[in-house]
Amino acid sequence: MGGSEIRRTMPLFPIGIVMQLADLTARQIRYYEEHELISPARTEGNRRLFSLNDIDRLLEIKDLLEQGINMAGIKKILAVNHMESADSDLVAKKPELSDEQLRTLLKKEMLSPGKISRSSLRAGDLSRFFR
Amino acid sequence: MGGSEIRRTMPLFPIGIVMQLADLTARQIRYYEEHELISPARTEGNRRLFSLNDIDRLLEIKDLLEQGINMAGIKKILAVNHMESADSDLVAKKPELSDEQLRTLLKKEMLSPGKISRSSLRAGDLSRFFR
DNA sequence: AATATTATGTTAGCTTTTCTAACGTGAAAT
DNA sequence: ATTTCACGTTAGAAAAGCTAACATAATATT
Repeated sequence: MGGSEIRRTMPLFPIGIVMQLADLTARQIRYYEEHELISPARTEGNRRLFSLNDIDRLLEIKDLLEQGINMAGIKKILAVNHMESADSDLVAKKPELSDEQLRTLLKKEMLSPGKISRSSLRAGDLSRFFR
Repeated sequence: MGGSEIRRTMPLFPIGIVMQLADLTARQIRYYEEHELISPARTEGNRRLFSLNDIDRLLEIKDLLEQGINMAGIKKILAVNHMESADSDLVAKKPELSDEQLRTLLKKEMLSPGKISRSSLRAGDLSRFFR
């Protein structure tokens, strides 16, 4: 739970979509969870909900597997990756915004439809899937 | 369908998530679809799948409704909005990437986990929900 | 070589989520 | 006084996801 890494952790995607985005079977995804390589959120009804971070991890896992590394190895590697990106905060720690605040912000910017302010946005790996 | 407006049109979100993101009931969302204010994609099994653009539109609809405008009015307004952002392409028309190409690209960048290249990314309204 | 482990596939039975269709409703317009 | 509008609510069906269990081809171990 560091810095501005907030929104990429928002649980949004059901497993069906994740299967497509990561090109993995449901079985594989659940297996990686069994081995604690990912920990997707759950709905009230116990359905998995994945965040962008989760999907990133799945892509990493997939890649590492293709390189012949096994669960144990991948777990170590991903742990290290986590370390690295954790407290190396040179980044300003922005205050966390509530959903409501976000929505009101959105509404304001939305009424001028065409010019979209490039404000305080940083983009990462998977965001590439959007836009 | 112009320019680089490609990925924002990717059908990703089930209605349950959209309800949360846009703070709307399922009934409302379906009602707006009945009135052709949105046209979300469908899965093989006929479940709605919303894109980021769809969610943007829903937020616009919500806002316009709160301003006392009715379906007919909103339809007109959204039509205009579409016009504006349509062929005013000063933006370079990048070649469309396939999912496979995207994934391979991702994999390559992913192996250096820390430095994320800020390459050719532009961000819009709802992307704010992520990151 | 025989056996065990890994990373999946497959199937079954069950629960959650979403779907359409229909009827109900308060506020506003006519 | 009635319609119309923008929803709420409910019912019944179907899709999508869940866990648990057994099956299996490769690979590793003994």
